[in-house]
Amino acid sequence: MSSYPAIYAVVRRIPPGRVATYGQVAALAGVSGQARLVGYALNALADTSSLPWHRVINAQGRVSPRAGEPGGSVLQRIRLEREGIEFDARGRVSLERFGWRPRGGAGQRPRAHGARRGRVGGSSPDGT
DNA sequence: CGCGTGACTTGTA
DNA sequence: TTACAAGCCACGC
Repeated sequence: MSSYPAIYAVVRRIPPGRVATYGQVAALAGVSGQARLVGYALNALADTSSLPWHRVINAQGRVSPRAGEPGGSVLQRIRLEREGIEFDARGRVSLERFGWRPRGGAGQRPRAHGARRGRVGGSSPDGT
């Protein structure tokens, strides 16, 4: 059973000009704590998909080097820049400004399928 | 069903 | 700031 569909759904919800972290997507997809699964899903998705996978970056605000596709991170950065996202001199994105802040309300899916240690960290400084 | 791997995360050095 | 270690869980063999 693959949680990919849920992940794809979340990624698809990421609005343009915004980026979400693997952990965030994982949480929204209902697999909180398994950021790896997100990357795994995206990898399985391949670049042929129409999903904005390029809007998914790691918690450090950096573009993770993909597996099997050297240079892919560069393509991702280019796509993000095209979306209007600015990169830092070190090639990092300011999650504080471009980080996607989903509006709880309706579209959210707090499906805690286990709720491991609540070490969320607190990366949701609403600012829109 | 067991083992290894992985587009990750967080804490510590 | 970078580097290393431990943890979590699904997928492929």
